[in-house]
Amino acid sequence: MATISVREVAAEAGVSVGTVSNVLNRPDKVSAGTVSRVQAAIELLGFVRNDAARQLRAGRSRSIGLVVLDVGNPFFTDLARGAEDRAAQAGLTVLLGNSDETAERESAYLDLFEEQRVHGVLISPLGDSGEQLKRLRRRGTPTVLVDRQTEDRSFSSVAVDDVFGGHLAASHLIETGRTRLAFVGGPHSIRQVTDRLEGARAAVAEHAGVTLEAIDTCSLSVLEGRAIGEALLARPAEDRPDAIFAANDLLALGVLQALSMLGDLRVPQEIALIGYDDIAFASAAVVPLSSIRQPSALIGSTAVELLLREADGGENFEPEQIVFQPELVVRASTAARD
Amino acid sequence: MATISVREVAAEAGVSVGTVSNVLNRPDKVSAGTVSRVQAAIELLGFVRNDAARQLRAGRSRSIGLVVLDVGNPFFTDLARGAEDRAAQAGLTVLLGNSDETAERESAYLDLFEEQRVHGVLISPLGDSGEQLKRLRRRGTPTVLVDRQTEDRSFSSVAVDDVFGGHLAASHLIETGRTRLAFVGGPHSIRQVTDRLEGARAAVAEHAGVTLEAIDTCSLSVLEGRAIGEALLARPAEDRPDAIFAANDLLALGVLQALSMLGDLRVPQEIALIGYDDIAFASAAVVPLSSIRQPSALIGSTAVELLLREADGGENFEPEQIVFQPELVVRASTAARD
DNA sequence: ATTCTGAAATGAATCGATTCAATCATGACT
DNA sequence: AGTCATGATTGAATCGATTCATTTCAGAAT
Repeated sequence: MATISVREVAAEAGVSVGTVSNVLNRPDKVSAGTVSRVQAAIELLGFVRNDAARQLRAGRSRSIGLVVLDVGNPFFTDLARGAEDRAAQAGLTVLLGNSDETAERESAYLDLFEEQRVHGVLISPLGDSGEQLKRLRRRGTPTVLVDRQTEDRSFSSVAVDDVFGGHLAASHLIETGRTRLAFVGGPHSIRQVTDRLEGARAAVAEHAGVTLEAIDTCSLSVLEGRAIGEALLARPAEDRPDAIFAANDLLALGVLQALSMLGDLRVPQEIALIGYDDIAFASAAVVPLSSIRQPSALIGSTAVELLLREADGGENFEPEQIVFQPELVVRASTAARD
Repeated sequence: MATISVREVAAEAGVSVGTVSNVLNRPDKVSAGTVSRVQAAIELLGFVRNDAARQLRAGRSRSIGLVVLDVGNPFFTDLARGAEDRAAQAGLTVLLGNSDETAERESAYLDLFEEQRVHGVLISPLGDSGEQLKRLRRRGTPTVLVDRQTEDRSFSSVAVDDVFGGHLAASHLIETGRTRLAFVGGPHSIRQVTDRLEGARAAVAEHAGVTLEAIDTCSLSVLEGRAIGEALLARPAEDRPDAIFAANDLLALGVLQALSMLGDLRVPQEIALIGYDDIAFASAAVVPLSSIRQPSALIGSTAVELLLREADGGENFEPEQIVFQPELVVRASTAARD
């Protein structure tokens, strides 16, 4: 199977390789007759552009890399979709990388994207991956942080105020009469987790007689949530919290599964439950789940927007930090006790 | 920002470009001293391999393309994860493309992957995208169909017996005493949908007095399911089915949302409901959802396995069709009426 | 008839990593 | 001392699309 390059096409059409390239990229610069002759040759030979060669010449690829914490989390697939749509408008493709909340995989994807000379990187970083990210952009790859506020003003970022979101969630639980709150989430290397916890702590501090227990998890998955739920059931009733704020909806749904299937700890009567992200499945849960909604698709598209701005900006580019406000969505899982 | 290539590294380390390449790819062929000198130079200059140049020389990229019907569907993200894991073992990356159940996007991704000279393509095709796929593989890109049985023996494929799955679901509904079934799903251009419907029809035909109504949808999403649920609520009670088999869990959860939130049609008392895929959220639903389970991650990893076999196979390669059997998972949503 | 203009087409040079035949160096062995 | 084998290193050629300075040519203007 001989591989067909512009050279073969040029020979077949009786023109030079430069002309073939022009037909491909600026057909208006080529006379109509030539265009159709070249196109016929392309059709006949089944020529397919070699993207590697294009990229090599161009210096940059036509895709942008997106590293998320968990592709299994609908919040991130929604975000990715928003990014994809915006990128498509600019003729770019999104490569989706899943760090799975581990530093090694995150780092591996960044290396991969840098080798691919991507147009830019969007990343929801684990911890303070600061050093690697700084190096990446210093070497010329535009980088935007998503779903993450940053003290480092040199990066553009699109985030949601997680401290505020945490405050919102905890305040809501307190207002519905709960006093012994528990925050379920982890690992603490994930900034979103610590921010949400911080917000919750602040809300608790504002009310006398309200306590907050922090229950650590090693990941933010349904499975992990189920384990926590089982652990709660195993406790003597008087040691149990009367409200749970889970760091995301997957955890919350896991906890809910455990409570409703294995035990008889009723939600919201005996224990209230609120999640975070407001994924599509939250409202269809055993007990429809209260949650903190984030504009996921908008975060993704805005991040691409900032990335393009940085890529085009040149010298006089100013990083921007955009922060959206989260929103409380109340459903049955945090209904007042009666 | 001068770009650093092997040439600069070679100059800095005082060796030839060939040696730098050897350090990168076969360090055992190079003396220890040279290796460390070159590595020091790489470190110092911040050299990053240009993947486009590698690929151009190699002729093939080191990633495989995966086109799925819907990234928002956990079934496909699970499948993708299985594929990723297996691919990683072989040193390959998976590029995830989302056809969103539209022929244009599917076709665009296939073109893109071909231009990228991917190692191979895994695709969950919409309809009989036959022509384009045949051309793709004829030109040398190994292609494996996933989640899809095919009459065309020239392709390798990994599938689950959807006809059997449909039969399983409908039989179960009938066995629990339901007689007026409805199948919710669409569009019919998606083969999985028609196969599941066919299986259900067969099961119904085996029992006298049982009817099956087909309710078409334009996509397989939660939103669409909710719309169908609302339409059902609007019907007079005597026109309603007493059991619903939804073509996938997203649809089923949508129907469930509508029924439980907007109306008072109780599941499973007045209407039974079963989905397909058994995604993680199914068991956490308002009414835990019965479903047909498919080994999603296994499908993904097996598909990569076949792909690699085809890529290495050369002339004497024989396509393989692997078919897994789905499994019925019974939960509350199809409990017997009492 | 001559010059000029603009459009169209040309093709060598380029991007950067890899490959492989050729060269070089070292030490072992006769 | 001379021959050989082994291992290390070299560097020109290659992959394929794009670019751009240059050439070609038809027609307009003088």
